[in-house]
Amino acid sequence: MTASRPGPNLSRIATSLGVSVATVSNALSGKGRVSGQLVERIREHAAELGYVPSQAGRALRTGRSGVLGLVLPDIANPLFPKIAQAIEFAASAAGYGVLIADSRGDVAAQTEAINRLVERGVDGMVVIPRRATRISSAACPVAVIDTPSTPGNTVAADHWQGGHEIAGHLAGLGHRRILIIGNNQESNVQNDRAGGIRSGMRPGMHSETLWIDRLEQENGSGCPLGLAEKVGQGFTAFAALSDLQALRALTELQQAGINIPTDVSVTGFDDLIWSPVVTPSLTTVRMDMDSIAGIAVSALVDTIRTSSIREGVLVTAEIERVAMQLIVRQSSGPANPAPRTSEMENM
Amino acid sequence: MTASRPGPNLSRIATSLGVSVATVSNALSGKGRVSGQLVERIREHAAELGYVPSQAGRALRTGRSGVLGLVLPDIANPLFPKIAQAIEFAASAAGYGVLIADSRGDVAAQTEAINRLVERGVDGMVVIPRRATRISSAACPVAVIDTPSTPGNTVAADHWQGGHEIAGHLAGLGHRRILIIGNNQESNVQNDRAGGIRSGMRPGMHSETLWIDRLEQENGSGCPLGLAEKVGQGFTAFAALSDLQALRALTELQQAGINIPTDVSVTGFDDLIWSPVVTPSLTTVRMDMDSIAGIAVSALVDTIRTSSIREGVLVTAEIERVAMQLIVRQSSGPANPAPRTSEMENM
DNA sequence: TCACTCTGATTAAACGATTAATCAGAGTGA
DNA sequence: TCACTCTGATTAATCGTTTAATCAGAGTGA
Repeated sequence: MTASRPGPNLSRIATSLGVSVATVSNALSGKGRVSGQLVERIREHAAELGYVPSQAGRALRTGRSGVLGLVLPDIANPLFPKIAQAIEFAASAAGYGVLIADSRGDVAAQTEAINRLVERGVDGMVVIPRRATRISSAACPVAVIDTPSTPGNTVAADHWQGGHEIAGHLAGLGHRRILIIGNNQESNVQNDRAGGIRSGMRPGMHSETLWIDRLEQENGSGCPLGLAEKVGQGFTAFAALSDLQALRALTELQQAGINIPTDVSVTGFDDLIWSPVVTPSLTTVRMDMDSIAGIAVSALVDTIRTSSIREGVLVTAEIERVAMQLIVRQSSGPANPAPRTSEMENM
Repeated sequence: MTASRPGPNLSRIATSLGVSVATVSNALSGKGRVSGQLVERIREHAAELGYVPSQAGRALRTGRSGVLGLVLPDIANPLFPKIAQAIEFAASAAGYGVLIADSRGDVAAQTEAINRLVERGVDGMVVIPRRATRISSAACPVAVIDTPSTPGNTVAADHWQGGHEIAGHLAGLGHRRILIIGNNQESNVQNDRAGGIRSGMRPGMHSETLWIDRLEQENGSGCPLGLAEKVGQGFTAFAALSDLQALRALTELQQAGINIPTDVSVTGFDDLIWSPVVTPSLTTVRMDMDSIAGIAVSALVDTIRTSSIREGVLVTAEIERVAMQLIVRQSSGPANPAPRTSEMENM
């Protein structure tokens, strides 16, 4: 019944060359003392046979699986494709595989997902939390990608600076009244972005913040945001804390007959898939997910390599904030000097 | 140097209870012959110690890793979150982990990604190809999620029927001239959807198909689609083959001052994250990704269990098409009896 | 009583890689 | 010549689980 793998193993190479298994292992890993010529011969023959080391055998002996876990508690996060790609790329460059564990939003399910990963023997994990969650329970090194201002964060985009960029851009276009639109008041990321925007405003500028989660608690999910009314109140710029909210604002304004960017400007965050293709295309701020993933994974891998025994540590990296990049497109333009009067102004 | 895992293993349980390792193994797996009371005692003690079987040990012995691979060649596919969630959920319900391998679109990189998965010892993989790709090379069972009309497909949403639903919906609203908007003429999925729409039209109805990939090849990426002109030509419904294209159409039309759904209707496919929150919310067709993933994974797992030796087979399932569900929202409405004359009509 | 079956357990051999310990032999210096 | 080192290899144990083979003992029927 023992279903042996199809490929050759160390002992096959060894007997085939008339040497011992240990020598083959040493030759391939370059660790023990093997003569140069023999190393050459063994490597050649291994390549010829298409030898692939058994992860299972190696894992059993070394106690390392060569696999990292990726946990995304944030259900259906639209950044997921980019994140997963970046992490997988960085991990596979470091010789690791990536095991995913999506926990469908639930906090209990999240710990359960983390446990599943640990049971599968991951050597470490990358966690991207919505809110700062207790990760310390995990029995392996953990790298957290959240926001630089959150304690326990390993590396993240500098959301605060991203907000600064947006504010500077809008200020430069002459905007004075900015409506910040977020959808989750608990989110560290969104609060940092909003704080960055506020701190980047110049004297004389004014901002208000609209939290969609609050609004929807009162008026139901998918309710209108009442942005036309805000235009009537003199807001000329709508700075959403994510492209999803930017899109929501953009379409609601357009539907109300307000032109973008002629009448008002709309900006977002994250440069999500639709940002370049909507009309007008979205001015937004992009995070360098490749750099972030690279830093997180290499810090994680370093910790794994140095920590002799599997333990639950929060990984730290030398660089813990990565600058965001402003992408100016068509949804932002000069502030309309004479903001038009909305028919809803009397409300 | 041998970093032993922290948790207890079979032999610890065995010595602690004064029985043999084999008995413990048999008791926990329920396989050999162990007396009821002893099974009870062993299970109890194992639970008490928090015993977790070592995947590495098991994998080495059985030749099965308990891990499935998930391959998504389609770069940054916005369906990725749903797909990954559904697959991971189905897999973990069947006791499997999910290793991801995104190949960043490149075909060569895709085979390389598949090889990485095989080298990591996955027992099988789920592949979601953009175009039908040669998967037969893989050295393990493969389940393909593409479209029912594609040879080699294991299970997929019935994109043709989805198109039918859209056509029926629009016909019922009185639309007679439909513009189908796709972005990839090579895609099996999009061709099925378009075919379904056409076949679902009633006598007297007319359709044209706009392929964005072609248009962009001539006019550059992100170019306008010229939809206002199409409105002038009497088209009252724009049926996009994906919500991303629907969004592009929706915003372009809104920007041109055309009201949706009063003037024209717009529909999409896939019920992506933004569909419910844009204004007007998108009428679309949803695929039951949970069912599809469940069928794919269980077919895959069945094949893995029955095939004694690891081989490269294309998995087949009993149900190979899953109905799509029409979601009527606000972007579709009665056809405007007197289509307004666009200022671009003279073009 | 003997041969036989059945039950409930144990023994021991894998799976494939890593690695500490060992060893044969050559070279070296006193 | 003897003791010692160094090189290049081998031996053998180990990681934790599964499972075929074995075994002791009890029960059974002739």
